[in-house]
Amino acid sequence: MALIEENDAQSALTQLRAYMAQQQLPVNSRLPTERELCQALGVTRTAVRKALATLEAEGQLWRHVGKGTFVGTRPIEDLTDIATITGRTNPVEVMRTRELIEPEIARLAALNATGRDIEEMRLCMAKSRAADTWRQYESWDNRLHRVIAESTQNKLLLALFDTLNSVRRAVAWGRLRHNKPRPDPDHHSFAEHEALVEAIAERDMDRAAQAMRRHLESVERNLLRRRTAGR
Amino acid sequence: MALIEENDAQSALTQLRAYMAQQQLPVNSRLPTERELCQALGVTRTAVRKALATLEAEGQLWRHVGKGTFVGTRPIEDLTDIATITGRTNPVEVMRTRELIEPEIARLAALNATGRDIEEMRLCMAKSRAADTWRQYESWDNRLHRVIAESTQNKLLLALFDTLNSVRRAVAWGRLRHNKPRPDPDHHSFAEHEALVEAIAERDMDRAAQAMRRHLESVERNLLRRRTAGR
DNA sequence: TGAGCAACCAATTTCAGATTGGTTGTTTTT
DNA sequence: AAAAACAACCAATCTGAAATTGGTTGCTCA
Repeated sequence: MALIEENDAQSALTQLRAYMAQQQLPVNSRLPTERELCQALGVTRTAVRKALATLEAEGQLWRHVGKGTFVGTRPIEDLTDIATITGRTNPVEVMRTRELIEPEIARLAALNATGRDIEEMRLCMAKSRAADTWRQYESWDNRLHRVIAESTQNKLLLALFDTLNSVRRAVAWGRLRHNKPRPDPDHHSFAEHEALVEAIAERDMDRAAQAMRRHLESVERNLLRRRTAGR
Repeated sequence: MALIEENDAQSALTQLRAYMAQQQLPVNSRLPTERELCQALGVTRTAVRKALATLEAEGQLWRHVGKGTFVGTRPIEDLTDIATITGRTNPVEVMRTRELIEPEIARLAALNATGRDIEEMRLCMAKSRAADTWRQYESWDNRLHRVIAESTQNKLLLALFDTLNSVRRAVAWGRLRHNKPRPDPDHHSFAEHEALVEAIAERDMDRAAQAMRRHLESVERNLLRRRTAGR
């Protein structure tokens, strides 16, 4: 009598459908555990799992080891807070991502930067040249890069830049030693910053992007050299 | 003999300064606990705390209950959460930012995507073509874009993409009506997706970036048309 | 062959206890 | 009387073991 008799898996599936339909279960609410469902429905765990698998394939629920079974669609993994990101990335990814995004920011900055923005970029350059310590230099360097991001006039892009920057600060490069107490007057960054800001001031988008790319590549080489050379 | 004798707090401060200077302590590294410093420096905890308070005021370290004392400046508060960003941006910025970042993601994907990644992209395309409703189509479209971001193998970049995506979903475009119940078989996105994934599969970075750019521009035109035409 | 079953696995949660910077009140020292 | 020393306590946080949960494997039985 195949028409009447159902196997346990079918039975469990039917009961579960009824359960989810009748109860008006809120989205994201947790279902009983598989082991509890076994007893409640009076079927084996294998049957319950088969039924749950069907419902999951239909997108009615999602499951996760250690968490449980939940109504609705699986939430997208939220990797968007700084701490989480920091825990999953590494310095190389940070550098690659900067090289990917900041040139495009520079390109847009060349299009949108105001005269005042460009003035502030030049101020940052002057201050970084006059820095007495590496810490001061880095502070003005950071500020310059942020002003460029601000000058895109795009708040969302700026927010992404800030996220990237926070991650960069949080990811430990370890202790990078400087062999001099302060940047040399001919430190590579000075000329590169100069070329970058000049390109932005002249509204040359391609050149601005390229200048930023070269600058970041130069920064990266410097970091690697300092690490591999043991100082 | 005030010139020679120092009180304990001064002594502790001096010793701590020397400790931090000599050891080349990496930024974000943790100092011994206050109670340990008491013993190490042979002074009372009150003195240690007074010295630490001075150093903290100077910005050389920061402290937090239950965590400890750390070298460097206190990590900045995370203003990069979705809600904050959403409140400060608008749909145009979202679109501009997508056009800025996603082509570069596609470019990197062409370099790093695995065979399995590309298989999944093609699955997304097939599913989106077979979609019965706009909601299903959009779900598979989203999935496709995310798989491309995943295929860069860069967790940080993926996180930025997710942030951008969350903001996009949160920023209201208003109710966009579709004049048909489901995407046409010749909906513009299908061919564009095809070209994009094809470029990635062929490892053609420039073409992948360009395909993504064209696709997003096409999407934008479509959105604008639907809005200005009142449907 | 397929379902039932038990044991096991790995991811996650949970919870108690330890740790840590911060605070308060009393005692000791100067 | 003022300041430092000291102890006890607090709340936030970390730590680690135990329990929980979905997923997997291998064996048994019909």
